Amino acid sequence: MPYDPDHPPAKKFKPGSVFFRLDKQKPGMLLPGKAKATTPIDVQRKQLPIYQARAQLLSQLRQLHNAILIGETGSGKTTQIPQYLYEAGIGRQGLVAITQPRRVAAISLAGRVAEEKGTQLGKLVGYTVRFEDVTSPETKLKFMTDGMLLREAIGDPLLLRYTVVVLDEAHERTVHTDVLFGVVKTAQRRRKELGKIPLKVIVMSATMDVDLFSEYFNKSPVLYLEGRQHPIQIYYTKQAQSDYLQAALVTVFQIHQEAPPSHDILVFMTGQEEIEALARTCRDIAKHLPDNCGPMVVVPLYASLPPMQQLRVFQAAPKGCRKVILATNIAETSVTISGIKYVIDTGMVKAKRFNPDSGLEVLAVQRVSKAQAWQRAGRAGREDSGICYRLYTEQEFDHLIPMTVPEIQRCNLASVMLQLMALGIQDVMNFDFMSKPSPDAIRSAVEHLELLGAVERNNGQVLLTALGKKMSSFPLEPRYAKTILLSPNYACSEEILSIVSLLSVDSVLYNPPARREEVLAVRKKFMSSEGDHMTLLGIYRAFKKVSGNKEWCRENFVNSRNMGLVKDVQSQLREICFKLNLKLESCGADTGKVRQCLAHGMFINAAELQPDGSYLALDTHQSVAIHPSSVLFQAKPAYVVFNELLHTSRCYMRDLCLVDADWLLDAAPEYFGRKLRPTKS
DNA sequence: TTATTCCGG
Repeated sequence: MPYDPDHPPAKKFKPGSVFFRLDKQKPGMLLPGKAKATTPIDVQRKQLPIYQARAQLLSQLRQLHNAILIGETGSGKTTQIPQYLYEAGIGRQGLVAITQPRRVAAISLAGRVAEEKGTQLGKLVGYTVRFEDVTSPETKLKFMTDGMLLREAIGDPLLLRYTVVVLDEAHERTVHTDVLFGVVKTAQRRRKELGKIPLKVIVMSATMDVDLFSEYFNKSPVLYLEGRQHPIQIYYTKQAQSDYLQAALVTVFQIHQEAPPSHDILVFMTGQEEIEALARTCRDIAKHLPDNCGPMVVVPLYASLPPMQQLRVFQAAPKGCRKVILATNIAETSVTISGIKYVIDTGMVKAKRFNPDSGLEVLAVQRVSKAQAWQRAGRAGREDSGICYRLYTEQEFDHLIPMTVPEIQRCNLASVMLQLMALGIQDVMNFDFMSKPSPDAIRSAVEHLELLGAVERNNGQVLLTALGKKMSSFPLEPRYAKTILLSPNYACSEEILSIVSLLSVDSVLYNPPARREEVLAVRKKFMSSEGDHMTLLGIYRAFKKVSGNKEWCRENFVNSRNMGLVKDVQSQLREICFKLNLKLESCGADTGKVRQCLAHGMFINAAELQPDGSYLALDTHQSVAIHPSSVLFQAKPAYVVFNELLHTSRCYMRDLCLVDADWLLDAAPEYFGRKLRPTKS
């Protein structure tokens, strides 16, 4: 194993954080070798590791109905397999779908493959993601998000347009991929029973979970692909660290003192606040370093950062200056930065868990899984050998869980269950998941849908109602879909469409912590005493009035990209409303109508002010508090509905709307029964 | 007394 003796950064480490060297490698840690731009494309394709296996792969894939394909990034599997299939005439009677967990991946892969085939994107090779369909009747190779294929399945559960479905990045185990596993398996079986053209399913993954995948898909064969790899040196701390932030700080400057300045550092941390704080400390210290130390540029990276600032991670630091990137797990998969030589892994991540009993989502810092730790390490040296410092001991590493718990076991299942029923799955309670969610989680999701009127029970069977069928046609959380469907009754569908769109994208409000006072001052003019929904609606209207002026957005701390998305979502929802013959109208100044509609649609998320000034969630009888980001934070309304409950430092309601107790009672008289106090109005 | 990991339709 090559080891560069020129900079052994572990040696001079401060007491308490001494690393030792370890020659342990992730089995098959592979990295892409960039082909030279001048090399003709067909030559480039033949240089990929997978090319050696082409003939063998094709003879296998021709026969098999299911295959698990294991190979790391750089093997070329995602771009080549679809082309090999096409070139060999496999599945020519229909389309080949290749799914990706992320939009950008689907789009850029389609672009790359179209280029390799020398065709215009959207002809032979196309892609489909939300808001964008770049395909035509000629399209045979279709890249798409997994969520998009799932949407299509609602209209065509047997996926009859497709002869091959390739589920890529399966190891990420997104909810959508996990549901698709069951959908394609069912489609495969049903097509066989009905004598239709068979459906081939190819699951592609980066190591891990191999047995689970194979077992699930009828003991399907596993094909291994070699890739290119650069060695990554792993260091562990000698002793457990009580303060991973302090350890990260020390490690950054340890490397900074010893490594050539062109070697960039990527630090994995848990969240915005932590990142901004460490960034400040690093910059302060960097100012007072001895002369033999070069300068340092510190770049934060997290999802809520405005796009312009996110781009800074791709800019090379000036010559002689080191780039240090402080990132959340966004840098594990979504953002790939070249030139990283060092990774520092705090071993921690912020993640959401869901408690079906309380209906509570808990957002908490926790340890990463082994798979995640390897993923982070792999970000060092994508072009060359790299080094990864783990701020924990090897013993601690050994005790990490092997795999991140699949999202399907950590989330609210209401929309998943609704989708399964819309797909015509008979027995949703016993759906064939690869990793089953807890029966409690499934039961609580079905109960939620029952309260919304989306499903009803008949002889122990759970059936989709006509309302539920309509709800499933919206790409929304069931309660939002329900609220839209109720809105014509309150003559405020235009307002509700805007509000639901605003709530279903990432926050349109930009809150840089450093400019807190300014933000508060600017927000004041939009604050509505009726709550956050009406406040957001007001901001959206103001945004439209200035036609999305960027300058206006900056002055008002509004995230213009997310605002743009709101418009896209709204027009998509509007189209669905047209198809459902829903009356679209505005209630004008009568905003009470909007709140009444929200109360009706969101009655499950209601809370009541208690005599001691705290709030009680009426559904679960949890004690909850108003989130400080709410415009109602200082107010004490008697009744509110809220969008979500999130447990961070306390159990907070986020995005609140002031409502009357009567409205809640009207919405669900039997549900509330005596839950409510005598009304005041 | 006061705070939002990350995707996706």
